Amino acid sequence: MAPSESPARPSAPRTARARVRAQLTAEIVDVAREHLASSGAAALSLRAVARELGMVSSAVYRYFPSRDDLLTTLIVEGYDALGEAVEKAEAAVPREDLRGRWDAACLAVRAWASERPHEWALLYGSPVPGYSAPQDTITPASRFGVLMSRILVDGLASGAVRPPGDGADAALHPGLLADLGLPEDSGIGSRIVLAWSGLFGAVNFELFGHTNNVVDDHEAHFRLVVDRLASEVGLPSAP
Amino acid sequence: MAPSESPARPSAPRTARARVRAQLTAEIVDVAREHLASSGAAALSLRAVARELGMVSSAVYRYFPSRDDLLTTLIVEGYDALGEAVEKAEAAVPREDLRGRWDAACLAVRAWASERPHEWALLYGSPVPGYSAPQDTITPASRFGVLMSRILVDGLASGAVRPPGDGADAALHPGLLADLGLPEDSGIGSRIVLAWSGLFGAVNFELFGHTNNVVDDHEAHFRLVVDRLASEVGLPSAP
DNA sequence: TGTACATCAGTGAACGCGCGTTCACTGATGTAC
DNA sequence: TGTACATCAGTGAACGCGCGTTCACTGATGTAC
Repeated sequence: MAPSESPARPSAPRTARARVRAQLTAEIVDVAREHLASSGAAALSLRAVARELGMVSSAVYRYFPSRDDLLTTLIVEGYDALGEAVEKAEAAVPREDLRGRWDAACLAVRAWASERPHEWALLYGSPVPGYSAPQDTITPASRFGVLMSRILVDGLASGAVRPPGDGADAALHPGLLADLGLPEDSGIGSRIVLAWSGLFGAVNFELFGHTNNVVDDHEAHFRLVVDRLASEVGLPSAP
Repeated sequence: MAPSESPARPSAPRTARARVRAQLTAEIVDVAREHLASSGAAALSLRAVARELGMVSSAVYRYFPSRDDLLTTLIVEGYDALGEAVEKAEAAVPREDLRGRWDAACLAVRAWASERPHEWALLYGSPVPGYSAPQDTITPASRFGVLMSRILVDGLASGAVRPPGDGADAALHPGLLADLGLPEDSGIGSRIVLAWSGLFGAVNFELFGHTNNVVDDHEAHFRLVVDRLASEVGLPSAP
């Protein structure tokens, strides 16, 4: 996240200069996010951001070595913001209400995306041309999958969820199940990935307009998707 | 599809000039598609296309009134090419093998997308900024959904498929079920939409890299997705 | 506590680029009589 | 069949735009002794 090669930034900057720097860095990111929200990633320009902040375009290079670094920061912060919104919504539901936790998480995804369609598109739309995601984005990007897994780990522990028991998990990345605390080769890992892509696919379709003239009540339809995906991973289906 | 406001183009152009015009129009689209394939939609430039064809940039305006019109043509032809590939694959399976038809159609989607990731991204990735899809794209875009529906209409007719029987279809666009030949309020329409967005979401996730470090054997995982979605719409699940 | 030096933020000009689109024009092709 | 006129394709120059990035420089802030 830190743009320059300066040593790991201390949480509370000591000098006045460092404080100003941290704040201005944040301001640049904020303005960039606003531009992103109104015009999309392809149109995001360092010069426009600088202009809005009343500084000359070259000054931004004191904070971000290139446009791509600024984009990376936006992506990382985007994943984190989405993850946080979802985790917060899920945390508000009693632990034993697995299906409630699932619903809360899924609905939070859609709500977050609807409020910031361009930011969502930056994360889950077409890859930005010429830009390749660095390592920094991996962990924040996985927060949703991790959360889904936690719900199911709880369900398996309490016996509320029974794993499918086929060998479908063989297609998954080795080590993934262990990292998530899921049983090996139970088939549940694949179901989670399926639910993840299915859920995000439904959000994509709605946001990008593919369900125009197909779905009228988007929220009701999304609730059905959430219900069907819940049943797919072994959570109780609630009509 | 016809770029200019000329009267509905006859299938076989009469004059030499008209023949040359039709061919050059097609060449422009072909080159544009190649550029799209290598650099993505945002980087598609009229000037670059003209350069490659050895003509001056302004000459392209004899064929397409603007860059957006060229994009529209690419989108429409993209939907049509995808639809055709899928329909062809599905048509090769005996009519009574519903699950085989389903699999063929789904796998054809993934195959088509893998071969032309940028073209896929143009259709199903982030909307192109500043571009809004005109009416012309609606029909070609719906070909896949129509095909899915036909399989299920056949299944319902033969009794091989039993509709879910809940009221989920109330969320759909009025008239849609009738257009597709599906029964009203049986819940099957919603399942088809769900399967459609779920399938395309899975392709998106794979192509856009979200399943890196998550899925290793992408084809096997995709087959699972196809199987689970089949079962969701009431087709037999085949391990 | 005061001075000398090093670090850093921001400036302003410039480089070099490519883009979409318009316009007046030339020369070739097609059409009507 | 031949001529007169209209249509059309392609040219070349131009308009006006914005972009990312580099660089030498000034002046302010921080640091070491």
